Amino acid sequence: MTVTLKDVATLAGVSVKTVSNVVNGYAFVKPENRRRVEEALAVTGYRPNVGARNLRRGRTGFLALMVPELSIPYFGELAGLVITAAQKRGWSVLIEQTQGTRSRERETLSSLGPHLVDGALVHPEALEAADFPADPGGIPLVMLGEHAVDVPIDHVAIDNVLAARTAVSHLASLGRRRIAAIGRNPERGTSSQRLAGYRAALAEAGLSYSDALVAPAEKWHRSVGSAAMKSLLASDSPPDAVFCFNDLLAVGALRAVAELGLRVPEDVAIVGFDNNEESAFSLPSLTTIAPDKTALAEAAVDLVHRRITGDTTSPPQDIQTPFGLEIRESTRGR
Amino acid sequence: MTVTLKDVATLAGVSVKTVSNVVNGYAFVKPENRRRVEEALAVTGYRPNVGARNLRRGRTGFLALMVPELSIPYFGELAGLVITAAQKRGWSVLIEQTQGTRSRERETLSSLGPHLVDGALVHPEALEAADFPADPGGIPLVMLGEHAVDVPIDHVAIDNVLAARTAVSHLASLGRRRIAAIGRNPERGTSSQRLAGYRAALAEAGLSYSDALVAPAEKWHRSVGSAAMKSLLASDSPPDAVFCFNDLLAVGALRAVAELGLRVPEDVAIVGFDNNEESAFSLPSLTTIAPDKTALAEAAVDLVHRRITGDTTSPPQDIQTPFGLEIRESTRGR
DNA sequence: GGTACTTTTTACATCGTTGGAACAACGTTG
DNA sequence: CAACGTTGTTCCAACGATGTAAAAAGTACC
Repeated sequence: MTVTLKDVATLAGVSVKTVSNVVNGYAFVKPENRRRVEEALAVTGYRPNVGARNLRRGRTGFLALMVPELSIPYFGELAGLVITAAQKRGWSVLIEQTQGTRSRERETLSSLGPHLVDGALVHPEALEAADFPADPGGIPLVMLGEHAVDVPIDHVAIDNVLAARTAVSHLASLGRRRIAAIGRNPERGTSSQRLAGYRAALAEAGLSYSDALVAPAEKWHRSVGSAAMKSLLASDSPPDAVFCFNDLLAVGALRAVAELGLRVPEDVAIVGFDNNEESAFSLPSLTTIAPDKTALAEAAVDLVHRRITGDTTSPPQDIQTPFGLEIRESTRGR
Repeated sequence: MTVTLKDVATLAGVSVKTVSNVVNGYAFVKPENRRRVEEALAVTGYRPNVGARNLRRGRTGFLALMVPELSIPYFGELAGLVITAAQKRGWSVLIEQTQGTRSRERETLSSLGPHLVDGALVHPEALEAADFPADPGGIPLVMLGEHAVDVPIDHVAIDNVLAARTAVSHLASLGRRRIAAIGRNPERGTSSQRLAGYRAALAEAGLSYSDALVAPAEKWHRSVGSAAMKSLLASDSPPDAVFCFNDLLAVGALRAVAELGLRVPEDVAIVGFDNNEESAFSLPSLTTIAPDKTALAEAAVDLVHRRITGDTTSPPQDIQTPFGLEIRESTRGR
């Protein structure tokens, strides 16, 4: 059924190795033989057995990508870009979902054998320093997004503190004085970074911080954003602006405001984070922090590529990719 | 560096095969030896080399999933469910993106060697009958979503014609008389099926079909939906309802209506298709056809599993998974 | 103690590929 | 024409695992 090098060799009347040499572009093959081998290759429709090749070469040709859930737009978009970037360098991408739980993350991390994949890009959500094995399965690991803790591992992300500060400063510059935040979650590194940026911006604008204006969010989903917004608006002195830690929360918040009969941005201005594709089409469209996801994916794949192809000595990199503030109707109005 | 069976065997003082037997749960191993092997396994932290094992077993442990783009919510959600379903059966999933172009789809299809993956789930967009190799790389193939043409290949999808008819009947039942459609695209099988359902529902409701009410859409993206809606509303006798062939088009349409100062559903009722998570949170929320994506993913993985594990004789299956109509504000109002 | 049987372990070949060394063929050179 | 370097090819071992078959050890019975 399946064609192997041996079959091709028999047909072409040469040794297996010669065929292998032709397949791998080895220079010194007699033109006559090369021709015959190529013909035999074409006739049989030979395809290398990737597993066997990699067994021999000690490579797998696969890259793992660990994310919480593909159904979350940010991760769907990011995964798509990672796959594209990896493909350019000859890798196929294997996706593992963790649902953002620490146990699944730890499990996934420890299951990444060097035989399964050549390297891994991981986007942890709940992982802690102790969860990182000293030697993560013997393969290069690159972390995406925020790290909760200090681990000497390659890392690519935007400057979350600065990005959050930028978002909140924007709200302050519009004259908003009661700026709330939605998304506090002590178990997520990203949350504390964005919270830090939020506080920094408040301080900068001469506004005082109040716990009452910071709504927690276990999951950063739309429904949670909606509920959080409602409870903020139900307070005695409701906010006149909200910084949501991601776009899903913001979309939920938009909806909550509308359901209560208030207007965005007149009554409440809203800023999100991630620039999901849907955010440009919500009503009103959403002002948001726009990370350069392509740059992020490229940088991460590039880094893991460098590590895999030899660079094991240089110290862990910490790469920051650019972001922008996309100003739309939810703060600017129509 | 890497621990192999041999290392474990040396440490435990038994043969390689005995270790292999323990690892694979072979019954006849002396308790004493089993204990020592297990200890050695634990000490060394042995992990099987998947590549080598599969080389020997003739399996790869991978399943391919071919989709247009992960950044499209429907495919992100679907991919997530497929990965989960595959994982239950011990497979890892490899994702290939085609951008929905015929050339990339064909290329992907032909690159799926039996060594790379055990089977593949493909969601073609533009592929035609001729593109399907008689023997698709020697591995089981299951098609997801609509086939443009008749190919004797396993297939899992919802009844698109019926679903579209359901959506449009709903609009007609609300008393709408000028029901438009957005998404015509002769190169996509899905489009013609949904169009057929649309026409069937019109006929059933005693409404006449008019080409002027059917807007084409090359890509089924939000921006296209918005543009299409605007041009429909600019006509002499604008529609009072629109059936969009997917939720992205519908979200774009929602926005267009709002930008023109009209109201949904009072002036124009809108129905989408796919039930993307975002559709429950748009303003107004979107009435849409809700395919049971979990059932779809499960059925597809199950089918490819059956094919891989022996069932090669039974004729190509054509499985229909259930769907519902999710009625929300875009047709019902607040 | 020998035979027959079962349980347990081992040696060996094998999956499809590639690296390295050995070997063969060739034209050049002294 | 012998010695030599270059080019092209083949043979063999190896990657890490498992299936097969045969060997070894153990048990039961006569």
